[in-house]
Formats: sequence, C-alpha cells, structure tokens
Amino acid sequence: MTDQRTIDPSTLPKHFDAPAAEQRWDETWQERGLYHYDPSRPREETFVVDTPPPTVSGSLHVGHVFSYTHTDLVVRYQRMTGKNIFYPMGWDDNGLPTERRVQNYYHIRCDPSLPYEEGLTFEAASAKVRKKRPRLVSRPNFVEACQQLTREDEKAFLALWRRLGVSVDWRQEYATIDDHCREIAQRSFLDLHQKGMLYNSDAPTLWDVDFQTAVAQAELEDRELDSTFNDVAFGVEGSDEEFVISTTRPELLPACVGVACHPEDERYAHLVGKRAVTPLFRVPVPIFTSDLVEKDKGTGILMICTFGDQTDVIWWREQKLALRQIIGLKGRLLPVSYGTEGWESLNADAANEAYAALEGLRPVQAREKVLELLGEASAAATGSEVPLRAQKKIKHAVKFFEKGDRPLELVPTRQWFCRLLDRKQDLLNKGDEIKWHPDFMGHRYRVWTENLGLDWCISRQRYFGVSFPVWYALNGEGQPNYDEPLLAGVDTLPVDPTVTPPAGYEESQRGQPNGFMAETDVFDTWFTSSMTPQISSHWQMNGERHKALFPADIRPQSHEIIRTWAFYTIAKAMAHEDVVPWKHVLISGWILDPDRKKMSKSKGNVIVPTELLDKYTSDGVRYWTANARLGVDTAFDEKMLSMGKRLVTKLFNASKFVLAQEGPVKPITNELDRGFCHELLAVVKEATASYEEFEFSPALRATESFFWARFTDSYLELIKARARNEEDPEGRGSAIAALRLGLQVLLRLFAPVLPYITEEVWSWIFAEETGQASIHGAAWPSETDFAAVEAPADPGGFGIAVSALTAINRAKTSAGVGVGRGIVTMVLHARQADHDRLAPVLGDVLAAGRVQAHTLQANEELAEGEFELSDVEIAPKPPKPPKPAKG
RNA sequence: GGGCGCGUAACUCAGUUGGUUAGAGUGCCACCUUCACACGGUGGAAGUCACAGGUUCGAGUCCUGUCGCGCCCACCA
Repeated sequence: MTDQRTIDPSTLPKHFDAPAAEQRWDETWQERGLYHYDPSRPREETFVVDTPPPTVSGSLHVGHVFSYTHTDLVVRYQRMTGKNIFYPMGWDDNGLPTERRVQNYYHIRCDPSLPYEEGLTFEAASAKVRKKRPRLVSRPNFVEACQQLTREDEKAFLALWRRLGVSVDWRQEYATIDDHCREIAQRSFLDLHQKGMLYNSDAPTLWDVDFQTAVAQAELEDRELDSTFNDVAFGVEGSDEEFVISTTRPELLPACVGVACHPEDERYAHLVGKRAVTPLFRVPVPIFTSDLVEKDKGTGILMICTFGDQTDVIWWREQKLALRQIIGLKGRLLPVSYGTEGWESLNADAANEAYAALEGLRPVQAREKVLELLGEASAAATGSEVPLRAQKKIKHAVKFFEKGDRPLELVPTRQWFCRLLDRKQDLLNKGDEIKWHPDFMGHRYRVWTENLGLDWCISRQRYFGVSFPVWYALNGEGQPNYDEPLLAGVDTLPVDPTVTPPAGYEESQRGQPNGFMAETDVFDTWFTSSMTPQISSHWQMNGERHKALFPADIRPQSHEIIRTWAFYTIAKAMAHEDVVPWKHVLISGWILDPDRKKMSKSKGNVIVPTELLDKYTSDGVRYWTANARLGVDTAFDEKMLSMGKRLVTKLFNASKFVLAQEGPVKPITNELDRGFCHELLAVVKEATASYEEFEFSPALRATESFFWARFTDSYLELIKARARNEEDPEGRGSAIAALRLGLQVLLRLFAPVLPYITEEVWSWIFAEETGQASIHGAAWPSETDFAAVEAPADPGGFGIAVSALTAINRAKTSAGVGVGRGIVTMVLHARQADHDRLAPVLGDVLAAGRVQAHTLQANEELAEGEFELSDVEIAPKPPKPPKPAKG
C-alpha cells in the first residue's frame, strides 16, 4: 500500500498567476495539437462548427469575446466527450467596411479602368499625403492593399482568441477573399446559374448614393425621420377642377408619372380615367385606382413618381407608366429635357425653366427648391389656384442601407439576382428542419422568409470582393449581350474577368467591337459568407472531406444576422444540394451597457476586450460569459467578472488543500464520503444534460453552487480532521480518495469554462495519475468515475451532516465567536429519525464543530432535517501559540 | 400596424412538467484572524413574483386583458 502523491503547497505561489499560465498553456496546447481535427475519424464521431468569420476591419469589442466564448464552451465540452472537433476560423475581410478603412488608411481610391501595376506597395498615409488627392490604383492593386491591411487586423483578432482560449484548429484558417474562398464563391455562382436560379436585369434597384452600389433587401434598415406632408394642388386635364395630394417628396414632382386613389373612394371616383396635370411641370399623367392606396392617409390620393418608393415600382410596372428618372447614381438630379419623348408637358418651356433650378441638386436641396417654386406660383396666382396649400409635420420610416448615411434611392441599373421568391415554402421547410437555440429564434427566420419581397440582389458595384466569373460578348457596335453571358470554366477558377479574357478571346479584344467586356461588379459579401460550411468542407473540390464535414453540427451566431447570414446559408445549401447546412443554430445575445442600451462605438460605451482580460483574466471573463443563457442579452456587469476571478482563486486554494493531504490509498467506504459522491454524481448528470442542449449556463450554475456550498464550505470542513487522523487509516484513506475524486470531477466540470486554472491544477498530479496530459483531452465526468463508490445507505446523509454543522456554526456566531472556537459541551436537538440518520456521520460533524462533549435529545417538534442546540458551553480562547523564533 | 422576448430582493439573474415557508451571487448588517483561501469564513435582514381578472384543492409557473422595456418585421404617398 503506497501513499498518495501529494504536492507541497509551499512550492506554489500564494496566488494563481493567471497571465503567466495563459501564455504558457496556450503555447503548450498549440504545440501538442490539442485542437487538431483528425480527418481519419468518421463523421459520427466528429463535431463540426461553422464558426462565424469576424469582420476584421471592425475593431474588437466585448461582444466578440462573449459570443466566441459561448461557442468555445460547447466545443470544449464536446471535445471532452471524445468528439473529433472540427473548429475552424475564418476572417471576413471582403466587403465595404474593409474598403472604407483601406481607402482612409492608405489614402487611395480604386479605379477599375486602370491596368494592374506590378510591385506597387502601400504605406499608412501621413497627414501630408492626406492633404493631396487620393492615389488612384487598379482593382487588383486595390485588392492587394485590402489584403495587406486585413492581415494586420487579423493578427489582433488571433491574439485575442488565443488568449481567450478559443480552441480553434488554426490549421483550418481561411479568409473570405483568399483564393480558396473566391473559388468556392465562383463555383457557387456557376452552379446556381446552371440550375437557372440566377438572372440579370435592368430594373429599379435599391441604390446607395454614397457607396454607389446596389444593396439587397436584407441590408435595409428603417430609420425614423422627421418629414413633412406637403399639400400640392394638381390640375385635371380639360377642366378647371383641382385636387390636392399630400407628399413627403415634392422634389419628385418632375418625375411624376401617375396619380392613384382607392377604388372605393367616392371623393375621387369622377377623376379616374382622366389625366391629372402636375403643377409647375404641366405634365399630364393618368389617374387610376389601386387597393394599395389608403383612403385616410394624406388626402387619400397620391402621385406616383419614378421612383419614390417600392410601391411606386409596383404601380409603374402594373400600369406600364412612363419612366422619368431624375435621380442619378450619384444622388443628384439629372439633366432632363421636357418636350421630348417620355417627357411630355403641356408647357415644355415652363417645365424646363422650373427644372433648370433643380438640376444638379441633391434630393433634400431640390425638395426645398420645389416647395419654394410652388410657393411662388401660389403667390403669383389669383383666386383658387393655390398649388401649395398646407404642410404637416410627421415622423415616418425611411429605408437606409444599414451602413449608409443617406436614404436609399430607387434607380434603374443592371444587377444580378438570385431567385428566392419562388422558393419561399422550401426555405420555410428547411428552417423547420434546423433546431434553433433558443427555439423562438426560428420564428425570426420564418417571419423574415415569409415577408421576403425581392429576389436577392447579389451584385455590388464595389472593388474589394469576389469577382463574377462572367464576361459579356460585344456586338459590332460594341454593345454587350447581357442575355448570354460568357461564363468561366470551373477549371479556371478563381478568375478575375478584368484581368483574364474569356475562353475563345484574346486580351486585345477587351472592350473592342465584336470582342468582350468583363463584368466589373463583385459579389455581395454574403454571397461568399453564405458558403462558410462549404468553404470548410471544400465543396466540389474534395468530395471525401465534404462528406465528412457537411452539413455541420452547429452554427453559432448573433440574432441580428439571422436574415442575412443564417438565411443566405440555408438558401445556398438548399439550392446547391437540397439540404440544411447545419443541425443546430446557437444564438448568442448581445452585450448591453449597464443602462441596457446596445453598446456601440458612436455612444462611446464600448469596452475594450484586452483591458477586460488584463483586469479579470481569461478564466474570469469566460466565467462571466458562461453565465448568460443563449439568446438572452446581458447587461455588462463588472461584478460578475469579479466573481469569476474569485472562483478561480478559490479553486486554486481548494486544490492546494486537497492535493496536499497525505495518506494511504483506500477505497471510498465512509458513509459521509459516499453521500458526498452521491450528490456530486447528480451534479455531473445535471451538467451533462445541460451541455447536451448547448446550455452551458445551467451547467456552470449547478457545478459552481455545488463547489462552493457543498465542497469547500461543507465537505472540506467535515473531513479535515479525519483526513489527518492517523488512528483511522480506513476513514482517512476514504476521505482523501473522495477529496481527490471530488476535485478531479469538479475540475473537469469546470474545464470548458475555466480552461487555464483547471489545466494548471490538473498538471500538478492528475495529468500523470490519469495518463491524460491535458484536462481538455480528459473524459467528461460520468457515472464511470463513481463506479467504485458504493451508494450511501442514506442518500441524504451528507445533507444531514451539513445541517447539523450549520446549527453548530449558528450557535457559535450568535455567541459572537468564530467557527474555529471549540465547544466544551452542548445538547443537540432533532427528531429521533434525524438523530438516527446523523449517527453514521456524527463523528465528522463533531470534529468539524470542535465539539468536546455532547448530549443528543429527541425533539419531534422540529422540522424534518432541522437541528437545534441548547446548553452550549463555548471553549475559552486558546492562548496564542508562541511566535516562532525568527531566522 | 403585426410579431417575438422580457418584467421575480437595492443590483445582476435562476426558478424544469402548476405542489411545502420563492432561491443564488453582489451589495447591506453583525460577528470571526480559522491550521487551503481576508481575493477568506459564519450568521442575518431584505420580495404585493409589473398590474387586473380567470382556470384550479393549489398559480411566479397555465389562460385573457392592461401597462412598461427591448428587439424583429412591415409598400417611405
């Protein structure tokens, strides 16, 4: 019989040195390849994560820490259950935010007409350089600049993830602009095109005048704006009659192409079929009815302009109205000429004169000008002709690009679309096949899908993105044939059509009659990021790997991108292979500031993650995030972070105590020890069930409350004496064995949340003892750990002991002494049944309470499990032990 | 306008399928140098479970309505 291996606490630091441990263990884990995916193991044993690729051009914020830790908690649990983990990391670097940042940082602009310049380098622009005009560079050069800067940004993210202990397999790293991702995205395009799901068309499209690009429905955002209903009088052709419409966009008056009222509106019924005449521009336009008109909004009759809103587009199409586009791609009023075809007017000269004052203005400026003109006309007129009648202030929702600063306009442009509207029901069905956590988040997906109004506009007029693998043949006049685009061959991907000519053409034919031209648009960034599961699985490129990694097990993400990232990923997986891309979606909530407002840079309430880690350590921060349930927003609360740090310290100290107890190796036979193990097993089961549902928070709660209340505060106190009692080797060995089992199991229960402290303690003795070098490679606790421990005779025996000890502590506290003080004598009252239950563990209770003599007394009036003391004689304070001589 | 979520102690939050006296941590009060830990321990006070009805032997939990907060969605006249 050998003694247990122990540690010498005096060789350990007084406090856990978290920063040193974080660095040391992270390096060790990377070196050992602890997080590596093993492609040789079958799919059933594999747990695949579709990690969100963070936008690297954005700064790090506490929300990143929050949601990525949530994923890591789930992953670390799964790893401990023996799963082969596939946990990649991508960087989402293509897209507008990156472009904006690169333009500012290097002070450059992209001019796609320029040729590529070999060996062009970029440096951060000085203040002096910034005063000059930005340097114009070719698209490939601009893309290089973007790649250069994003690589820098990625380093900061990587450092944060490493320190946070996010257990990613860094060999599975990708960037959404790298060749691999570009190839996957272009393959996706070709596959969808081949399946007839793509089309390009020249039609009114939501257009951001600042970014100068089309945007998709999913990127819209409503913003409440102050506006004004302006009452404007319209004439009726061939009559003196007038009617009044209310408009918030008088600047579109020159683009008016129709007037509509509700079919059951008697006020205007006599006008239907006649033509209205617009004020100022004297344009005759048809008056028709539509159910879409609300009788009690404004004056109940309205003007249709090309284009004020999406309803205008509907009417314009249905009624085959004229196209009078006055707002250009740059958001200014275009030059137009009344009296020409499509720009009919009863008085072209007056119309052109009025419009001359508007040309070149922005919509807001033009609005004022039109009102001014209407006012002048009103003043000049006599009698009944009062074009501008009244104004009414209102607030209304206006559509913005979510990243934009000015309202979107509807401008006819040629764009590529992916069909969605004809597949709504299939999309809804696919959504139902996925398990959403929490499940009400699936509702968001459903609502969004049901309300889809537009096909997905996948083309963007930007530069730093994935190119369309598309050219257009030019005819003899140099006009492109958009109906039969020239597509790249799959074996030529990834391809940049602005650099490479299509098959069958020479580069010299670019832009020439009978030659070709490249599609210069790039994909919507979601077109690429909607392929993250396939990017990881090497779809179409490695069939075996794809089979092993697709569909994924989990997709963690936040709720504001359900309509984009989750939606498009589902749409793509369905279109390509008619499957769902993952089994589960895990939605993390947001971090709110202490006032429960969303944190944002503009509010200045953003918390820098690295500062948080410095102050509260990685484990402390992870503890805080682990306390939030999925889908629930969390107010930032420094106290929770302190609690995490406190837990780490307690674990460190309790571990020191447990592993310093010397004694013989013996089986766990003592009734109290068995009772303790029995309760711990229940916690193991609870935590396991919770993690199986991806709910880390209840698991942590159960583990933590057991650790504090049952392990450190109670069990450790109850067995202290026995663990050192040399006259009772069986009891002593049982106590030490149970202590170690308890600690070992608790460490593993804590391991997903607190990877550093648990690994540190594990390394002292357990690593060698179990043959498992890392706790993160150890098995998740289960019944197996307790197989050698017999069930206690009384399952509640441990609880009884704790109650009795609490009664003793209460007596000491009310006597004003510490719990360390002895009791000379006391009478312990309880129901007879409870005395009987207490008997097997009474020795430990009396020792922990330092009770020298006692009498038991039955008292059936007490509640079940309740203990009371009377006739307590507190021991006198022991004399201070002599101070050890110095030196 | 429609929908989803939330409202429990001063604060942050738990509370399984309805079931004894509603819990935890923080904070607060009192006490304790204690031999793993003062980054500690012991004990205590503190709640009209937003409000109003209803179902039930029994409601924080189920139903209806109201109020408040947050979010999502909706054709901007």
